[in-house]
Amino acid sequence: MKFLDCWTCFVAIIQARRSGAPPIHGIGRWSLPAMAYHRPKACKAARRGRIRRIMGRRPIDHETFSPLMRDVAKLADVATSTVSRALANPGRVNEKTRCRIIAAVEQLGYVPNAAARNLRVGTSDIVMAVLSQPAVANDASQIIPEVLQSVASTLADSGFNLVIASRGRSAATEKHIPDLAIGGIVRGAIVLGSTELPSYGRRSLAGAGIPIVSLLEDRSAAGIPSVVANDREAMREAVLHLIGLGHRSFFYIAGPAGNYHEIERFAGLAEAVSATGLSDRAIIRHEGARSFQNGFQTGIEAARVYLALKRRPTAAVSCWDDAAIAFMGTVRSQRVAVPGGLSVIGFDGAPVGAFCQPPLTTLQQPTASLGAKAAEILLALLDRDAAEPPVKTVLPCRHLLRASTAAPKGGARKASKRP
Amino acid sequence: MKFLDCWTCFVAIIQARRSGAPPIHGIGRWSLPAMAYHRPKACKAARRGRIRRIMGRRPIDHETFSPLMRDVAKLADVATSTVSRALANPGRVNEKTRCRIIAAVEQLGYVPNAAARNLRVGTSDIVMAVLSQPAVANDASQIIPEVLQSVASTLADSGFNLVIASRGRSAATEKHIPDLAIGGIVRGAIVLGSTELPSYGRRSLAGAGIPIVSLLEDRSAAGIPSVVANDREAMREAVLHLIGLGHRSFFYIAGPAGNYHEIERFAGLAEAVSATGLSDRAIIRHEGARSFQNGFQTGIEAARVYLALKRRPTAAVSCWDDAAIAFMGTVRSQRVAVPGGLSVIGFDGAPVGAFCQPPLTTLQQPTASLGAKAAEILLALLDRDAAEPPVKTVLPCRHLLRASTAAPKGGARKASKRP
DNA sequence: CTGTTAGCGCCTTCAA
DNA sequence: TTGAAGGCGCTAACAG
Repeated sequence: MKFLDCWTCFVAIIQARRSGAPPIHGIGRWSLPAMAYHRPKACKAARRGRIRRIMGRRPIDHETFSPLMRDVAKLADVATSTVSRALANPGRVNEKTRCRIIAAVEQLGYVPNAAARNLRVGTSDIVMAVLSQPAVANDASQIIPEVLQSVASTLADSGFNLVIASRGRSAATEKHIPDLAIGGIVRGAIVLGSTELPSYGRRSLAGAGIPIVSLLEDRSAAGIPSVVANDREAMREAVLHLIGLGHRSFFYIAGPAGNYHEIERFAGLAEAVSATGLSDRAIIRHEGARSFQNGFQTGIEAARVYLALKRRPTAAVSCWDDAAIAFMGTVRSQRVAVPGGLSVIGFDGAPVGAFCQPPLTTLQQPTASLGAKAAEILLALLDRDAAEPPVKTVLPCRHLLRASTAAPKGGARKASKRP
Repeated sequence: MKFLDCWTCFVAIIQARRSGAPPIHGIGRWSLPAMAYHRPKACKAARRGRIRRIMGRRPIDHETFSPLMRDVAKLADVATSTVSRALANPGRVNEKTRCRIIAAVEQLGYVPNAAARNLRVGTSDIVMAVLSQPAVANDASQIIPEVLQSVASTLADSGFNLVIASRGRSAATEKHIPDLAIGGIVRGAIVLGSTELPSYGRRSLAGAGIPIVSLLEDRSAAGIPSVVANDREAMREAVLHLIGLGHRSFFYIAGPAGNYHEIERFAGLAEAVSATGLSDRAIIRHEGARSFQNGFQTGIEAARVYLALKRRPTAAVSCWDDAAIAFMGTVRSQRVAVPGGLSVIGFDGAPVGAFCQPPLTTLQQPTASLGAKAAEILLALLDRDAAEPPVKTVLPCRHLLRASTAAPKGGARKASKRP
């Protein structure tokens, strides 16, 4: 018999009551392992005479019926509090009792009701990831999903779950985010990429009193622990390498104005240029990107601008790979030799870069470690026993030196060679 | 004054008690809008003499202190149930009362405690997305993040949240997934891509009694509503188009063996070939991919195999874009003209395809609609009033006809031209 | 239309 | 070491 219909349940409940068994908890006459008794909820409803209601409900499916802690307690012949203890602090329960309880848990397939637990202890084990507007697809585009994946895995290993809060199309969605935090659903938050912290009216994420970690963007100045890649240093080193090869003029394809990565990466370029004693005018800046998405479009436009230049720089530095790839493709189709006439370098480490013609030199973001580190820091913030985590963690990008960069044809002027 | 320290609170609590105010709820003498009373939790603790405990706790921060429904009720001078009703069924409350309540809610910045609500009503508004092993990065690689994004947005518009359950590295993570479902945390699940439904011991996702929607893979045979792209038809049409151009032999770059998309897409190719009366031998199948990840590697290997063929097919059909791109790049570097000597077609619609040399003809998956549709169906399943959703929803891919396909140079034999 | 009341399932304190 | 009891914040049935 797979289903116990509700009428059977009700009859049994009534019988149990007539025979003087305690009416609410533990009907007492039922075979517990068969889960052949209804929940007290229904008992009570029945007692109140709302019989039709119960009968009208779906029959109880043995497959999906989930036992309660008191079922376990009854089967193991202990009190619920003992079961609770056995599961939470196994050390404080008699070994033999504990074994009985564990056996009962296994037999019934008991899983604690998380909602009740959350209510009781006042916290949850859910962590929120806040993504910026066109979310997964925007911002540092390719890498967001990988980072997210890494965050989710790390959290899962510690028993936490990750909910994705995309910043919404509508104000309602926007309101959602602080509400999640304030409503006690969420225990901590990881904010990805360049967004203002969500707020709605007088509720704000920052004011929700939950730990926040910033990922990919440095918010350590605001006191928010941040995990970032070393965008600036990586770019500086890469450009210094180009300068070492003999390049003296640069075409920079800028990302969306005001974006954190754009600012940092350009700063890296500028620092390298000025550190070598070159004038600012060694850099020609191409603006126009509105987002990191559609980088290919930006790359094509940049190529058009580049091709129209009277004195073309010998190196193109792109804020992100997509633009670099499209740029490179376009200028090559106009008979610009890469890397002979023009070196190109991107940023992000998109896998496709290795399969361009020529393979694209780029700076690979440490996606997995970024995500894992941010998750670890959040976990540390949630664990009151853990040490205070660092307010700023910088992880290095990897310089993937490929065939799109070389010494300029015109002649590598003598310059201190850099490794 | 920004902080109210706990001592102040405690004193006030005691005073309130001495003056005969009800000791538990609603201290009564406090200025509510100032939130200058502690929660009953603390009152009780104080009453029980655990004074030191309270004092030892963090002071109450006005910024993060969240008021309860009874605070709102008190401020609006109604009962909590009325507040509850006003927020849930506004129609069943007097207009004037409702306004007072709303005002109080605004004034206090009240946000309902979701954990308590979940416990009480027995459900939550969280939906789970189950991803296959290397999750976001694997499977139909590029498109998973976009699909997920679309799912999340659609759910958010209906007030649902999305938690990401990556299938774990460890058994513990695996166990996690059914537990989430059974533990009442999750109200429904969307399973993405090709995975077995998670299970652990006698707990399984399928047996958790929550609605499940399958996305990207057709599980309608198992009674699970599925949302899929028309992989097979799209591929068939595309190949028929190639045949219409005059191609008679095909090199197929297969995806991971046994994968749903691989099977469907190859079937589409085979159907088109046999429908035109060509022999099976018109297809040369290149196997070897272990996952969709590292498609570039697969493409390169496939190219090597292709180049070694004595009689080279005039068209290459790839199961996914990455492999097609790497394949095309490699054969071109060996002086194979594309599309002159060889037409290449991919699958997925990766944006980078438009910027290859030559731009790659491909079949674009309707990522946004796939995600949105799956979310809608899940929402319908969760809404008992909604109509039974279709068990299988097929969304069409878009044929992006670009420069990598053309009539074979050898001569387009007469064939019924297809549009 | 509104107030009273009784739990949702679990954890935790207190007493035995 | 164990059991009994009470309440976390909210909702919904029921009675005015």
